[in-house]
Amino acid sequence: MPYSAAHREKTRAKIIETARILFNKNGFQNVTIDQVMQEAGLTRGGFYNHFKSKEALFSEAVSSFLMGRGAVWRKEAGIDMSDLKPEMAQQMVDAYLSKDHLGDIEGQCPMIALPSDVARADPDTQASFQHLLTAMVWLFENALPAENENRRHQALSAAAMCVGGMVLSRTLPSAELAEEVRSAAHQTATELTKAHNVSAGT
Amino acid sequence: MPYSAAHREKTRAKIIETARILFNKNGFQNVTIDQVMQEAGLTRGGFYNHFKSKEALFSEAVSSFLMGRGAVWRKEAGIDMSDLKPEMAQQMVDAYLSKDHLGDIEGQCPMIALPSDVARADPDTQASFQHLLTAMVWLFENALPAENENRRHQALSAAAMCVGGMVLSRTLPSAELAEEVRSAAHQTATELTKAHNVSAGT
DNA sequence: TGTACATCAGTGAACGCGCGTTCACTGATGTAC
DNA sequence: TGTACATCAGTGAACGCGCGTTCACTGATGTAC
Repeated sequence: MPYSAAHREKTRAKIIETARILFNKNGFQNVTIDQVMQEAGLTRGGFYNHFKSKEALFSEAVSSFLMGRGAVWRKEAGIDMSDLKPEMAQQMVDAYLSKDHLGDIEGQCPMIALPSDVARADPDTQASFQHLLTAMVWLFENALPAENENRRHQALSAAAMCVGGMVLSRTLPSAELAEEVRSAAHQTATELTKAHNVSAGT
Repeated sequence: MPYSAAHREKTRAKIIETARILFNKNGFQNVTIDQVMQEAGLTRGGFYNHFKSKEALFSEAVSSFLMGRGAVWRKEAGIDMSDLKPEMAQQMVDAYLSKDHLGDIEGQCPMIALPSDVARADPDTQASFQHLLTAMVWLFENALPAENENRRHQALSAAAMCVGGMVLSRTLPSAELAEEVRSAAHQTATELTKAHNVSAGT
């Protein structure tokens, strides 16, 4: 056995992380395999030792966010999915709809950076995207008291508000308007994470 | 003067409308000029008689929505921007977050179909995108009574909810989850268009 | 009214480049002895 | 402990295709006379 078993895995992970950042910055089509491999310190040809195709890499890159960069991000925000507390919903809203997150192109959630790319990607990639949303909704839902019979509605709406606010904010050329949208979305998302929210009533 | 003055303009409009539909379906990069021209009943070479570049066409296509397909769409929804009435906010929410709109890939609002494409496009295209949002926010804002001091916040949030709900719904592979998101976003957006909304309070 | 002409929208072949993918080869490394 | 070997991660040249853009040409049409 040449090369340690870990070596292959490490290289693979390095390629995925490099790709994730590049895709986030430039989108699926504007990133070349050459570019990814070069930035990962490798050469073009080796790519197919690790991945079936560029699409497969994209899928891995989107998928890697949840337990990779996203985990770091959650930790910084004080969120621990395995020890959920009610206040973590607010922490998520604060972090997700923050200026920092908006400006952090490289570390941004793929739901913000790549929605139309994923909408046209293969089912694997879309499944990864869905996992991201599911995790977010799960957090919002379970941070609310079980007695709140609207909690799923609130959770789904809060997630839509987080993503919608950020997608718009990121695309608007006017910094003022972008900030207005972000701030309004933040405020409304905050209300939606509160235990007894009047506006979400059936 | 060969050809009537109107002829040139008609051809140009035909190219833009064909392009708008194709971009909506496949995204900026997955549409070729060949494809657009062919579908418009013309040949490749003529394209540059009408547009400077593919990017310029994209900008025109996004820009055309507001007064083109979008106007038809508003009319169908009973919305008249030049004779705004309070109930039109609800009509907008109903139409925008409808199943019909979700399934209408060709006629869909570009804010839903092309957000990441526009985020990486040139300033002209982004300005067109911003006009779409501005118009939507304007409608929500002015449909609310002037005394409501939170009306701009509500309007911005309603717009973010409309776009966020639809972007997510369109990308999720699970039809059930997509429907849950759409329905929750619809409900919350509805609340946000009401005259006295508690949850949007400062 | 009819005809020659000038204009320019439209044609289609060609260019040039970039990129995803393939492939024969190399050489670093762990293992057997 | 040292050395020959087998493996396979990594290399880099080449392939083939597609697409944005250019360009010399064509021919339909409105106008002048």
